[in-house]
Amino acid sequence: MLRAHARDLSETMRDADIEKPADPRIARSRQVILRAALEELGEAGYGAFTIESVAARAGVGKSTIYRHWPDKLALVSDAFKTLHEVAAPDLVTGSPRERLKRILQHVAETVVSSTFSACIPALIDAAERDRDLRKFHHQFQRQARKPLIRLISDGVAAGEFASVDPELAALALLGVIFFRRLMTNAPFDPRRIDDLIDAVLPAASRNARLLLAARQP
Amino acid sequence: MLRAHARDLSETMRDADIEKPADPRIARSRQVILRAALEELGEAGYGAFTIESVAARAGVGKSTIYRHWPDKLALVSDAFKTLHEVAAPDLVTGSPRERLKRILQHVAETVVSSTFSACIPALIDAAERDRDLRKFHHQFQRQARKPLIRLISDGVAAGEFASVDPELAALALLGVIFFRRLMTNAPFDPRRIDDLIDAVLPAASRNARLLLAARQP
DNA sequence: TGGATGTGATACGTTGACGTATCGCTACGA
DNA sequence: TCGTAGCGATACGTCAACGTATCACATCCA
Repeated sequence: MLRAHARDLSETMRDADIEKPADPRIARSRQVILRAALEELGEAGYGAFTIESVAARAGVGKSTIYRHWPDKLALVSDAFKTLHEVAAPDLVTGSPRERLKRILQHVAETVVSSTFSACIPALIDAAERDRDLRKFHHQFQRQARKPLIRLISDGVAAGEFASVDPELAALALLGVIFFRRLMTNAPFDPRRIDDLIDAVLPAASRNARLLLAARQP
Repeated sequence: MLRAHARDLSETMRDADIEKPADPRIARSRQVILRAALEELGEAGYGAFTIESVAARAGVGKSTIYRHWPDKLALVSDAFKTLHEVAAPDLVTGSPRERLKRILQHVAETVVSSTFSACIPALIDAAERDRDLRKFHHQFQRQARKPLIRLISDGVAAGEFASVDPELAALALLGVIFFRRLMTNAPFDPRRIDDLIDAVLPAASRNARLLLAARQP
């Protein structure tokens, strides 16, 4: 028998430590269903999402889905959570500017393709309708912005960027990428990240260069 | 009898010039239905939008809606179109910076409240699913950005803003406002427009001031 | 190998929304 | 004032998806 539904956290907690070696069929089902669910969310959106389409796409009986999730919302919720398990780029090596470029390039590339991109509108819509999903969405976004804000702070402190409000700058950088994806017919080209950084975070050295130039008669 | 459905443009074209004085009940019905439709789109979203809810909210018979629009999509489409008929702020008086501030403040205020704001997620979602709506959405966004881009160009040419790609700057300014609305739990505060402009479009005079300061020994 | 258990298929009752049709009622304007 | 035409209410058939139940079969692991 199955242990419990994904949402019954409090019930599963108690025997979580008694880790029985689980039937591999369970993990396999969950994985293939979650994957199909994300693809459906990307194509159909949150509103038109149906359990039956997911079952068909996953090549799985409808009953199997209901065995693992109590209802539609639980599945959608879980699917969005797995969506966010993405690999982060290297944030240690190089100057703040180099690290910033790497992180933004990663974001831009994620947004031009992949399941993630297709799900953005669905996630926004879902967050607007369901209280829990909204909380999760905003919370996650907040966490995702943190390293970026930190990076900008470091860059400003190190004198590499002109002085700005790091949070505002982070919003502007991400805003451009997402705004283009959602409001225009062409997403932001990852190869133009340098231009983006230059526009929003002009190098402090630019002023320095001007100062220098001004000293020459 | 009603002339024709909203979508049958080609059919209505021919007798459009024979302008009969229309029954005022028609205009009244259309108006109250479109208004209710927008409210529904804001609350329920594109996916969960139903004709019956609109009828109930508008205090109108379901049949009346079908008398004016052939189906759901036509109504949604028309509703989004009326959504965009908003008053533009004064774009003539004052310096580029002042005009820019006025336009962005208008955008930010529109986004913090009003039916428009509630419909953004629905519109994004709808644009993702329906080809015609997507075309309309992108086309409209493009038009809406034009005056902003023009304004920035003028400001740069006049030496009021530091040299930037006007299109990129416009994306950054609008991006911040929309990104905050869609990805965080608090929209952008219209009172912080000055900070926003300073961050994305630093005044050329700042460099000028630095240059000036550098000339002093 | 054999019992336990997850699985796919399928059928089922229920609900909610679509879009159509009908029918008196009422507001319009000639 | 009178016929026309839009209006609301309501009932209808259809369909798609929900979530449940059942059952033979396949897979696991003891």
